[in-house]
Amino acid sequence: MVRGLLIIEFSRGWVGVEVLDSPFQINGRVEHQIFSTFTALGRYFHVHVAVSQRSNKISLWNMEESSVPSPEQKVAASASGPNRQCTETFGEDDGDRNLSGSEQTLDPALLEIKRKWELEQKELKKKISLEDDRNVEKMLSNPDSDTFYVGGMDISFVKGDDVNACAALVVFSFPDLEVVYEDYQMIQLTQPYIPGFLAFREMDFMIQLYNNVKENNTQYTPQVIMVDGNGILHPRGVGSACHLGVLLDVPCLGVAKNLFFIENDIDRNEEHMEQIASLKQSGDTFPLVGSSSGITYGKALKSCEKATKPVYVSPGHKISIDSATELVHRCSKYRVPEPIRQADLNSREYLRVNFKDGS
DNA sequence: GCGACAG
DNA sequence: ATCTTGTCGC
Repeated sequence: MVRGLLIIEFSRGWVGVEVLDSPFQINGRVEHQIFSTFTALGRYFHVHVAVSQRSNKISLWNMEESSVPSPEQKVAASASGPNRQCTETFGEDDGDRNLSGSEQTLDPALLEIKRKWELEQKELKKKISLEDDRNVEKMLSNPDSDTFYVGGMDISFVKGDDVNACAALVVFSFPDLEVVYEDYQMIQLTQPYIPGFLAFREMDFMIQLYNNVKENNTQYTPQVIMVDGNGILHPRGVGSACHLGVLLDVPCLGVAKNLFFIENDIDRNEEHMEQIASLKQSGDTFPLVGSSSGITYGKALKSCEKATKPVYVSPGHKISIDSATELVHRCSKYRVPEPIRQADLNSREYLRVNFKDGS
């Protein structure tokens, strides 16, 4: 029997609840499901929480007030109510619960890093080329006289673990779209995620993945790489696809599943929503033009018939906006183009199978 | 000042 | 980025 302490925040402070559990299965993993009732502020509350063994966290699935002091322990009692997904550490009291609500105080050391990184990006920007590499021209124009290779990269994370992750490279032949090469590496992250500086967190590992193919399976070295994120669609015009492209001197493009806001320039405003609504069929696009700068950053693309939300394509290096968009479209069986989609799915599976709280 | 902010 | 379940529709 496991006991734990559930901390629920009320406007007036914190309330602790002692809970008992019962094991159950989710996706093959043993988890714990907990029902409990407690009183606070003179009222009764029923809570339904889950415990993840791997991350050692509990998450609140559902909580409702009741006039009855005894809970009804129905399985799957959490339908579609306002599921507050707050999580807290489960188990021994480690003393330091950093629960201060808004502790996003700007760290001066962080500001220093940002300044340094901005300078690096400024230098990198000078080297970006938005013209098609010869191989890009060939692969998009040649019917199927030759086989080319497109690589997709992605990194998957372990929930509740800010260090361990899995970096993936999956290479597809083009235009027939068959997997010809894949590589998954457990990695340890050292840098934080800061919007606008994603490359500094992930790029070293992607460079390593590229070097691996090039050295060990040269024949499958991709002529173009697709990155999960943005190319020039970025506040300083230097998204992670630009970093990778310039550092490797290889054609690179970014595919983002969400629009990256650029202050006073790119916004998810009403006009944008109308433009999305105007995308009719697979292959339809509209340009992403900065409202104040006039810069064309890339294109929003309806990548397949079923996709309701577009994908945001922008060149990183050695490829034009139009070619990047066409290539993404021709690689899309679903909303996310196959190279990135496979890298995403497979790296997640890799973590699930090979990573058990260590090793 | 606050909120918004690729992965 | 990460977690879950249920439901709808082709």
